[in-house]
Amino acid sequence: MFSSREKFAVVTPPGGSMSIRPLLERFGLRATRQRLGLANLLFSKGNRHITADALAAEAHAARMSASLATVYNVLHLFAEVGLVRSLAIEGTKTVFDTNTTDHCHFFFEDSERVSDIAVDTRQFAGHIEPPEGYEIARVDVVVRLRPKARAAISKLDDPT
Amino acid sequence: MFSSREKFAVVTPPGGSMSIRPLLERFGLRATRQRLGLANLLFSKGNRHITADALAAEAHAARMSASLATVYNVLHLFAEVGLVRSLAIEGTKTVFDTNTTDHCHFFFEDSERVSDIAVDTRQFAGHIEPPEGYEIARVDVVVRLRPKARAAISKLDDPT
DNA sequence: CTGTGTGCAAACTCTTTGCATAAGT
DNA sequence: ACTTATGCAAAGAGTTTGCACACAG
Repeated sequence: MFSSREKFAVVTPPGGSMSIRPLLERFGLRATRQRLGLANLLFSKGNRHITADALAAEAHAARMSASLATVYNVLHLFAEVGLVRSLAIEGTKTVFDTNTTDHCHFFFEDSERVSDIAVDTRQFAGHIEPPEGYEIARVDVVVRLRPKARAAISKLDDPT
Repeated sequence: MFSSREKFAVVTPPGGSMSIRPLLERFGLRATRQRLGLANLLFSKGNRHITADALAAEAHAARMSASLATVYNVLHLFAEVGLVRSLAIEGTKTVFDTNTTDHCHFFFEDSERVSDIAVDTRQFAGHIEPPEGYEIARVDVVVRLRPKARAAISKLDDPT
């Protein structure tokens, strides 16, 4: 399931699709079946933006046993140690992002999908001074997209 | 309840604490007691960032009858017509912002409070090209703030 | 009057929790 | 073995919905 092209032999958490097991161990996490499986789903397809229930569904489809509670558990754990990042984009569901670097997001209002933008958010942070006693933990930038004039959309332009 | 000086033909949505009734009517909304009361709470204290239940609590404290369902109803209605704007900042509760212009937000991670930043988000949007077929509906920028590392806090030592 | 808004409580969705069982080192 | 994770189902939080009554125009 994972290729072994380690072009970035870095300390970079995900992104590179190295073997999952040592990754977990390096983050001080026990390599359980569920964690390995979920981490594999999360990190072997490039950057992903996924909700807990979608990941649970994927796991189930791949015949992994991982209850929804465990999926939440694992995602929060991963978020805590810095393997993923949780986004609060649209009220209800929490989206987990496997890209933990500072970056912006597109949010497609029609499909409710999320995708990365290759722009470092720190270039924005530079313009802003935090109030006294505080420092900037991070900057979340969400560019919300609407379909352009819905006059002539006859072709499928489905951005995944 | 309050004077009916409808001489102010304002185009400015909120901000000033003008008479509320004509404002509602200009947005095509019936001026019911609850809407007037809630609009008054929302718009007569400058820009606000408030959740539905907090607004319901305020209304209750002010002895207005407005059930939680109605508060949600009214807030969504206001959001639809552009009187307020809903923010998805921290997963759970939806925050409604009376400032409908493009602007950024500070989010204080310790107190979970939200405040405006006087920086136009369009200066960010300019850097970004929307994908084909889409246009930028708006840009949400949230600068998350952490209390600065206590370098010289004498007594309180927080065991990590 | 007539139609729209409101209040109540129940339903719904997403997420968290407690505890017995299973799995990892 | 000893500790930590997992699964299940029930609880919890926030929001929504449906219907009878009340109010605005």
